[in-house]
Amino acid sequence: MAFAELAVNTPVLRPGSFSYSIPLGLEIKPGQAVWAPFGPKIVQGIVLEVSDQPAFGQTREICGVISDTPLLSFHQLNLAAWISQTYLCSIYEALSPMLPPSFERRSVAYISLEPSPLNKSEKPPATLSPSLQKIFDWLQTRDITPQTELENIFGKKTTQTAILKLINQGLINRTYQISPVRTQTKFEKHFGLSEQALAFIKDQTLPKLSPRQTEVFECLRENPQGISKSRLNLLVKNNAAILKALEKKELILTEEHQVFRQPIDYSHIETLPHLKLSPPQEKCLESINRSLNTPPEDDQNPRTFLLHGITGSGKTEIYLQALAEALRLGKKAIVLVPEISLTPQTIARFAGRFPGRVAVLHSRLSPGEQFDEWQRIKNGQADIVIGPRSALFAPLDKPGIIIIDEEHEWTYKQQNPQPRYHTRTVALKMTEEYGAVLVLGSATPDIDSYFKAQNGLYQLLELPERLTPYRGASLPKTELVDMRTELSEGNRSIFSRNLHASIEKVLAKHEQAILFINRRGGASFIQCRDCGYVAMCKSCDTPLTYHPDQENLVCHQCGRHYPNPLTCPNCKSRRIKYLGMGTQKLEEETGLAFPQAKLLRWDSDVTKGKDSHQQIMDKFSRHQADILIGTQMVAKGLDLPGVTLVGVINADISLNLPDFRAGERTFQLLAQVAGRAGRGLAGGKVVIQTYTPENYAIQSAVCHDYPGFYAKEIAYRRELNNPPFQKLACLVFSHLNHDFCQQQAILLAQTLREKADSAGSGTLEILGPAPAFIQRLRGRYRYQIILRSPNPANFLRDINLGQGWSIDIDPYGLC
DNA sequence: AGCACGCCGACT
DNA sequence: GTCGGCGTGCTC
Repeated sequence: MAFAELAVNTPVLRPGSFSYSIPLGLEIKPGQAVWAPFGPKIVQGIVLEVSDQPAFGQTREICGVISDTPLLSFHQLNLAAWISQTYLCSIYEALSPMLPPSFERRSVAYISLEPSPLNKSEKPPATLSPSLQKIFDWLQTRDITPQTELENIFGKKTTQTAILKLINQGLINRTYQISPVRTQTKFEKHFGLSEQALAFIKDQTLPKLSPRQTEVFECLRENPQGISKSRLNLLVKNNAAILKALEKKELILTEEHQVFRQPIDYSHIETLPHLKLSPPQEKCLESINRSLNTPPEDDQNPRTFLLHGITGSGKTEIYLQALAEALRLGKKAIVLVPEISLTPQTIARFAGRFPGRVAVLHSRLSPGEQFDEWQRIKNGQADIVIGPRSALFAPLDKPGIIIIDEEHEWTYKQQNPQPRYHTRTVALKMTEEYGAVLVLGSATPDIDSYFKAQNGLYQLLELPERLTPYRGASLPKTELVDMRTELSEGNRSIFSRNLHASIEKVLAKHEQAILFINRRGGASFIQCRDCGYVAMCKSCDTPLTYHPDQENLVCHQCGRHYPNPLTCPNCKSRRIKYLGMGTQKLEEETGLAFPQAKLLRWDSDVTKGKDSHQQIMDKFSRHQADILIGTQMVAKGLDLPGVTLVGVINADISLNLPDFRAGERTFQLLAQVAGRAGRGLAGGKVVIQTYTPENYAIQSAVCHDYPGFYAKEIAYRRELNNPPFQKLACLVFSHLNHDFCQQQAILLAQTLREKADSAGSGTLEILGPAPAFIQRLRGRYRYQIILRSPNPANFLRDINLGQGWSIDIDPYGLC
């Protein structure tokens, strides 16, 4: 008898696996996906291990296989175990990003009437309460109903209790069905000549064909390996009847061939040779290539590189040539970019250098494209995978090089759901495991990365110069405006006199400007002038943001919409004031101040579509607008030579957040924004408006001084025991009841402190409990406890947190 | 996620 | 006394 340890797709609060017996005659290998019974349902499971001894006494049998061959390699299973240990999540959660797109299928509950007539006569409906009767009556009009449909009609809670009662009374049945397959392999008809036809040709005994039949026949003859239906349609229109006739004469063979839905459209992509490297680029590439050519066990140097080069210094070309070297050595590669830069442009640059060898994986592709790209990678048909953080888990067989572009970007840290991993951390683990090379590139490296480079854990590669395709372009001049002075000198506008004049100048010269603000929407909150009422989200206790284009109020935490009140709901006053500033409000104000300018707004509200980023960029680079107004998005990786002015409306917004990385974030943001200007002929200028011009992050950003910023920041981190000197873990408890929530947090903090004392964990700090930064979300109150120690995960690993707790190891941003 | 079980306060 | 709501623990 054989047994299998499974990771099952169910939200279990347990890191371990579940034991099942393998039915006779079924061959099961680690990494394979199977169906397994779990409680009343059937769930998906991944085989972790096969043995002849179960780890648990009473095993149930595996129902059957989902895939005949393993979906995950031995390495991937190991990596998943490591992720589960490091980030304290279940094994299934840890391996879920490695599974093929559209893999997940769940047991869905269906309700049907109990068929036995006995029950109907024995149980008079009169004994049912009115709400039960209502649901029971409704069910009698139907054969079988999905439970979710009932929940939608009668409400979730009501339905669930009613169903339970009706089942207990034997009036209804609940059965589970597995949701249907969402994406399948796509096939297309493929035509070729039959053996008989070939014989006829050889013997010259071809039967007489009509002119159109001859046309099709000749097409097939010219394509000895056959021709797909879609291609034949292009060559011969309306060919259905002709094909049928030829088929009847047994002259053609029809086969079903798999076609891969391809997101990269090579017809528009130019194949390009390598560019000539500058001497500093050459030096960087040499270092990387040296590691690629050295077996890991012989390599004396760290195999992780931090490529520190300012915007426009040619990092991408180094990536491309390092990739070429890796491919030459027969290695495979993963290239990770922030979601925002996954534009067709970026992909074309990689695909154009390595035609046919690149696969893309990201969520904006259709499910079919994602599915096929994953299969192509798994089949070994692609050597380079490019995508956002999740592409790290593409089914490549042992990548030899992993490149993380803009490595400081916060999108590399997964927030929700589990696994809450950091791409850099997992990539580092992978490259160690595979003996691969890791390249981290950034103009403003993460403090942690630079710290490691300074301490010799990474090789630091510097690209000090900006490559300037346009003569005379250099780093832009940056001017700081103290908004306190503006106010005291009577300027109450959102534009300082400097910024106002600069915009006028740009418009007069028909150049372009970008205005940057850190918040989308209109007013950041609306307040009644008479009673001070502020409109809040009912389930998040967060001020609502006014969106003028939809004429309503939106909660930026849960997305809920509210009507825009004309009178104060509290005191009925009509004096409602819109305060604060977002992208939409800025757009409005800019329109008023510069009525002659054409404006374009770029934030997540206008970029829902597949290519919307690209469309906005195209529009702006064709100079169909003079001023681009946006959030972070405008700061990231665009080449816009027409831009000669960048204005930062309020640099302080990100600075004043209660997060130890606020300074780092502000510096990165300002440095990136500043990098946008002056990429073209006319040089450029950046105007930063702030109420705290003396702040070190703002000062360093103005001087384009990364080392200066790093020195200050690392000193603060050391002083306050923050990462990279210690590691953090954030525990959040959320609950509908505020007092209960607080109590639980206090309770756990106590338990943790006791455990820390008894274990003698001298360097472990337990901070809190305190209300989380997001105090209330979707109706649930939230309290947090922060742990700070060299390795908080080790301390937390064997503590059983109850349900309602979530763990974030190495959190980024506010929880 | 479901489901059972046990505890508590609110009713007939 | 019983019912319903809610918290907790279990599912191989």
